[in-house]
Amino acid sequence: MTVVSLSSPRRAANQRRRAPQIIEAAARVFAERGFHGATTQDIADALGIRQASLYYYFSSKELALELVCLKGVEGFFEAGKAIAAGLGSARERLILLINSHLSPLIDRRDFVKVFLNERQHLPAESRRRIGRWSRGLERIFEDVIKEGMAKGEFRADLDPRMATLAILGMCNAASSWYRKENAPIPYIAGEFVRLVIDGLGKPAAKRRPRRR
Amino acid sequence: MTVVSLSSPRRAANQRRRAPQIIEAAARVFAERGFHGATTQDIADALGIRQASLYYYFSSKELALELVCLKGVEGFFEAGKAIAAGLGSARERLILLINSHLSPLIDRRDFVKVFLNERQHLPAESRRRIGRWSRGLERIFEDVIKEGMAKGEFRADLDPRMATLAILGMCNAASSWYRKENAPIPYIAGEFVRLVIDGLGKPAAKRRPRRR
DNA sequence: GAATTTTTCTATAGGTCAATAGATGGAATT
DNA sequence: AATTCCATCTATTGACCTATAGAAAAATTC
Repeated sequence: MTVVSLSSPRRAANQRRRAPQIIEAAARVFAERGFHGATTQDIADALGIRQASLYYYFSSKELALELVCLKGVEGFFEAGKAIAAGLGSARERLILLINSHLSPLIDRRDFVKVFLNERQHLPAESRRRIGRWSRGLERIFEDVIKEGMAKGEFRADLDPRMATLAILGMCNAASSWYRKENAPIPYIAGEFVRLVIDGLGKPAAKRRPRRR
Repeated sequence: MTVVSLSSPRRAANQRRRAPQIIEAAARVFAERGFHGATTQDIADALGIRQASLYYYFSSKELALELVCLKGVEGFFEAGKAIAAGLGSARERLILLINSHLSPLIDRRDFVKVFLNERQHLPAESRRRIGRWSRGLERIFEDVIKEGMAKGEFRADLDPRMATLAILGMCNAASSWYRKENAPIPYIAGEFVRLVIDGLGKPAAKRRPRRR
């Protein structure tokens, strides 16, 4: 009775094998020209297939955007939540958060870029859904900063909201210049961390020894 | 011979009186929907005139974008150059630069936003021209930071390029959230300055008295 | 108030693009 | 070998959008 009866046992598993490639091409094209500036023809050209053939993989251009955006955020939020809830001082967790926030640029630059720049063009419902993830991520950063302030690790006279927006703005901007500059992500993350924690200015008292 | 002969002395000065309004409407619409996502009909609707009437003010949608972008950068570069060449320590000038970079958001938010997000869609020539201005501005920040490092005002172990990109990313991102958050620009600038100069972390030695 | 100039309008041409329908060829399955 | 399934193709529709042409209206000047 509990037998589900797979009507065709040796079936499926083959369906839409190229789907990941198709979405990656869409990501590349959307990243380069923007959602509305890109045509489905552009995506097809990038793949060497006909425009109409794309519709075997997605039912609308907007859905393609949604799939790209999803790959652009997926992981971000989960990873952030794990770090925020994990061990370590607020300072240590903030460092991990910044690293984790930048690392998807290594292998998913186009997806991240599209998520950041084009999500506003998603249809209302998916935009709201994805917006919730974004706000969740802001929240994670903000809570860690607040905790650091409460525990005396960070200065107490900060506006944690402004600090959050500053840090995220800084990190997110990297998606647009990471290609041109040739600095590896871990290096960028390291510089950002030092800037965020210690700032540009020399400490008033004697210079502390620097790591590395 | 040198008489230019103004054929109609009491002439001109009336032409295209509404041009600034038209461009402002374009800025608003481009900021909201993006260049390719916006139609000339949208702009006309925002003004309460007919779509074709816009072409009395600009000869193509792309030219409208260029006019908006120009208003988005104009002043930025000049003001930055004056500050960089002016008096004061590197630290003081960096503070002025950050303030000056954020202040256009007060009365030209849409123009700045369009410049930042849509300039990629300008036709090749004007894109290059405007790109030169952008790079000039990066240069100004970078030079002040380098000077501060050389003079011992800033830490010497910074990567000035990374610091520049971090600061500009942080400031530019404000154009996208300034509307939602309700913090006044001078307040935002103040918070950013403290973060950039001193960082989040408490100084290792005893706490210095904070301004304000 | 007639003439001229400026601004806006109607109408439409011409192009581009997303999306659908149905055919075709090849691979896997029986 | 026949059948079923997967992927891509050709052809086309219908909507939308920029830009032009020329008429009408409103404002300004003489």
